Amino acid sequence: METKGERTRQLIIEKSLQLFSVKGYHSTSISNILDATGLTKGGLYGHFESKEAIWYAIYDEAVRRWRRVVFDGVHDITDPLRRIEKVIENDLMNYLGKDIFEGGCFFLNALVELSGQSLEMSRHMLRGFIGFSKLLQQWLVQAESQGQIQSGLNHREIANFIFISLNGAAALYAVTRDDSVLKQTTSQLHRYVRQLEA
Amino acid sequence: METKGERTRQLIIEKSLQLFSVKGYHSTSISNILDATGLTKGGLYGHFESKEAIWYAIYDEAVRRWRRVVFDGVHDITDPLRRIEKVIENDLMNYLGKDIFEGGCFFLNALVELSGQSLEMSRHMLRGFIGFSKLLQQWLVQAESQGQIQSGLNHREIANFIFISLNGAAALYAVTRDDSVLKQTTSQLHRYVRQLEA
DNA sequence: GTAAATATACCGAACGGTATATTTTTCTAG
DNA sequence: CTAGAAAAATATACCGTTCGGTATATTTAC
Repeated sequence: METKGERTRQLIIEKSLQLFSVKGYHSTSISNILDATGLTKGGLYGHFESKEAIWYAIYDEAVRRWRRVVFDGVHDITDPLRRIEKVIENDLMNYLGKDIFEGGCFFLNALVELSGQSLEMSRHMLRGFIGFSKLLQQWLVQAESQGQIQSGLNHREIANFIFISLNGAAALYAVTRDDSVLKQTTSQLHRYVRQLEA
Repeated sequence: METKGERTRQLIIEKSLQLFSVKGYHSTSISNILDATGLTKGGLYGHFESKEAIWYAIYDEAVRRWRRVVFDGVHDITDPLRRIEKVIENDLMNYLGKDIFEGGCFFLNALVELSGQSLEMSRHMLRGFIGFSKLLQQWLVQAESQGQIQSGLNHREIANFIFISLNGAAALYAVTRDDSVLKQTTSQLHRYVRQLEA
């Protein structure tokens, strides 16, 4: 059975994730978290030893949620190029567009804020990004070996470019809150992917 | 002749621009600015009424510097499509790559940090972004009327996509500090632009 | 000499974090 | 099924530091 402490820990993660998403890491105070959870300092520091520890727990949870949305229905698709297109669409329309995190993309926000501040935290995120890019690269290799795309393409470059565009869209969407940004980017990235075909 | 006060004001802008670029708005304290400039509070608040006022002054200065780099050599180019390519290259290789601002792209950093915080400040930046996108759109219209690109293309969508990719590259470059990110994005965006041609 | 520029000292509030007290759960023994 | 001890969870009070900002005194430039 789920113990009381575990439930509280989840509550802290849940509320902090919202706060960090909207306000960012530094501008979210421990007091904000206490207000949101209804806890006091004792209750919070019993579960996490520091604000940074909360962030790392939140990061893991955010990754889990992102994965759930972005890879939804992807494993059923055998065609590697269609997989890529599905991931793009999921990320833009179902992850960003459905406001999984209130303040836009948790990862982009955290990356930009922390890249000039905490080497450790930004490297932690970078590892995740590289992993995603590598997955896209694998699918591109597969697509090439099936003669689906032109041969001799730079897969790393293409994967990074897709990743970059997704993040750029997240930045612009965060400030505009305009769905057409997501639709346009989906459309343009599909155009880009199609143009890789043999 | 330049008065002492004006020189100090410039010094404040210069040093604050560096600090805001690297640490962001909220994490840069007035004390940081005082240390960097060698001033005391009296000296600083004599020139700016608040931290926010400093930011707005800095934003203007940042725009000036960005323009100087990004539009360098552009007005000599008559071909609209080549103009776009030149701007892309300038932004990636000469603006981002030359570390005009220490912490990466001042605008992206500020946008992401402030989009969840200050509606006023983020709208201020958004206006600038839209202006840039509109300029690209103009050149696309021109390119179309010259029969240089396919007709019937969505110019706003294309301009936004280029803008988005430039910002995404800024985000990834900020954390990786890897020049190849810039080179790859340049290469991929050129590929993208070329594919618009008639 | 006078005005602009800068320094000093201070404000209340908020920051992250800790040590300790108190309350709830949880588990065990009868 | 329950009493009660042990342990887990949470509350309270406090720490030193820093925050942005202001009022006033002093210095420097013109």
